[in-house]
This record gives sequence, structure tokens and C-alpha cells, in this order.
Amino acid sequence: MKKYTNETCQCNIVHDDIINIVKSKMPNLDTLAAVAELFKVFGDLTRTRIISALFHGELCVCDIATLLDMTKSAVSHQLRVLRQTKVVKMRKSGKEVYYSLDDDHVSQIYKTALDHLDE
Amino acid sequence: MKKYTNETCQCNIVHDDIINIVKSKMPNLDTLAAVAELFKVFGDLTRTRIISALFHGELCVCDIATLLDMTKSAVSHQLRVLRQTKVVKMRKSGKEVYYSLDDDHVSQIYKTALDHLDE
DNA sequence: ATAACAGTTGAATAGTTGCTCAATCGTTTG
DNA sequence: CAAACGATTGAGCAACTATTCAACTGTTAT
Repeated sequence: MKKYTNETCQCNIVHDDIINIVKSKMPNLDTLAAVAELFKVFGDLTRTRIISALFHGELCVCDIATLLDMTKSAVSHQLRVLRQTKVVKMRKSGKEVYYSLDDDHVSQIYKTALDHLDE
Repeated sequence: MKKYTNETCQCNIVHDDIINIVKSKMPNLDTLAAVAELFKVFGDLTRTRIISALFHGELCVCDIATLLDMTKSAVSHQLRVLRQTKVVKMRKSGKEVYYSLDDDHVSQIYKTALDHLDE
């Protein structure tokens, strides 16, 4: 337990041998930022409900709005977020736009969280 | 494809057979809210960095602050959030407080997300 | 006792975010 | 072509949130 002063946290006691080990094992900041961004997308009730709905099949905006009892506008705004982060994909058919989950990882993350809460 | 009017979304065309199937398969609102809350905790860069650090071992507040180059106060505020949501647990030893991840599910969710981004 | 220090806390602030509302786009139908 | 309609978009607003700052708590050492 070596002692030195750290300006940022104003601490005197720092376990810097452990810190160096942890620092070398941690993913870089960009990766962690991407992880946080991904979780942020999942971390909203409306979006979670949309993901949960699309988990069972493809739906148009109108269907989702009906399911969630929300306006098409509000749903569309959230679908935009989900689209930009590659969580969902869209398919146009005439005037309607059909949405579905983009890949299996999305379902996997969603299911892991559900399992976590089941105990 | 039955047609009717939905007041909330102002739609005329709704696939209500599919909607009923999806609705019956979706978890209830409370469960989805809990899922969203859990992801919200993970969905912040500072908290993700803390989780990432604790993933490799127990650390005191000072260590974490040094690792993230942040003030103890800012770190402590986020540790409070992580503590309240049972993501981390603490252990007191003299003046210092040591934090570690609470259970395996936390690591599992974190790792699943990392894997998702690795392709 | 009292000084020093690791950590916590509450209030204030600055930044972010989700929804509403109105306007608009693009496709289809009369 | 024009009306109808599913869906998207941007501005504005209200609610939330992460950090800063200063004060404070509890433990240790002199």
C-alpha cells in the first residue's frame, strides 16, 4: 500500500499496485462508452416495452402504439433511437412501416436481464 | 386485418389478432419497468466504468476515483445508486470503504453487452 | 482531545431526455 | 390530381440526472 497524493480525488492512500492491474484489464474508454450507450437505449420503459413487443414478432408503428397505448409520434421518436442504435430494423410496405429486432444479441441481453430479475 | 379506430394512436388499420398474441406473451408492466430500471443503472458511462473496474476486484472509493480521474464525491454519488440497486456491495474497514460487485448476474449482463459490441 | 483523513450527503446547477403538438413526407386510393 | 392516411420530424417544454461545492460523519493517529 504505497502512499502518494492524487490531485483529482484528494486522496492520500491509494492501492496503486491493484489499480495498475485493474487499469490494464479494463476495456478502453470508447468501448465502455459504447456499452453505456447500449444500456442507455434499453434503460427506458417505453423502449423496453417496444423491444418486448418486437421480441414476439414484427409489428407496424400503429400496432406498437396501440399495444403501448401511446401516440404514434411518441412511439416513432423512440423507434428512431432504436433504429439509430441498430436495436431494431425496419421494412416498408406501402404506407406502413414494419419493425423487428435487428439481431439475436438484443434478445439475448433482454433475456439475461429478465432472468436476473426472476430471483 | 380488422379495421377499427384507436383513440390513442389515431390509427385505422391495426392487426389486432397479432396484437392480442403479442400482448398475451409480453411480461407485465412492473416486470418491464424493473428491467428498464436495471438497464438505466448500467446506462451511464461513470457507472459502467465503476462496474468494469470492480469486475476485476474489490476497490475502495479512493482507488475508483483515481482510476476514473474523478472526485470522490462524484464517485460516491454513483456508488450510492449502484448500492441501492444491489449492483454493488460494500465492506467497511477502518476509515476506508471497499466496494465489489454484488452477484454474478451483474457480471453476466456486463459481459453479454461487451460480447455484443465485439462484432 | 484534536487534527487528519476516507467517505458521505444535500443543495444547486447545467445538461440531457421523453413527450406533445403541429407541420410535413411519401404512398395509396378515389 | 387531390384527398386520405401511416409515419416521421423539429421545436418547445417539463421532468430528470450527473457533477460540483461545501459541510458533515466517523474512524484513526498524535
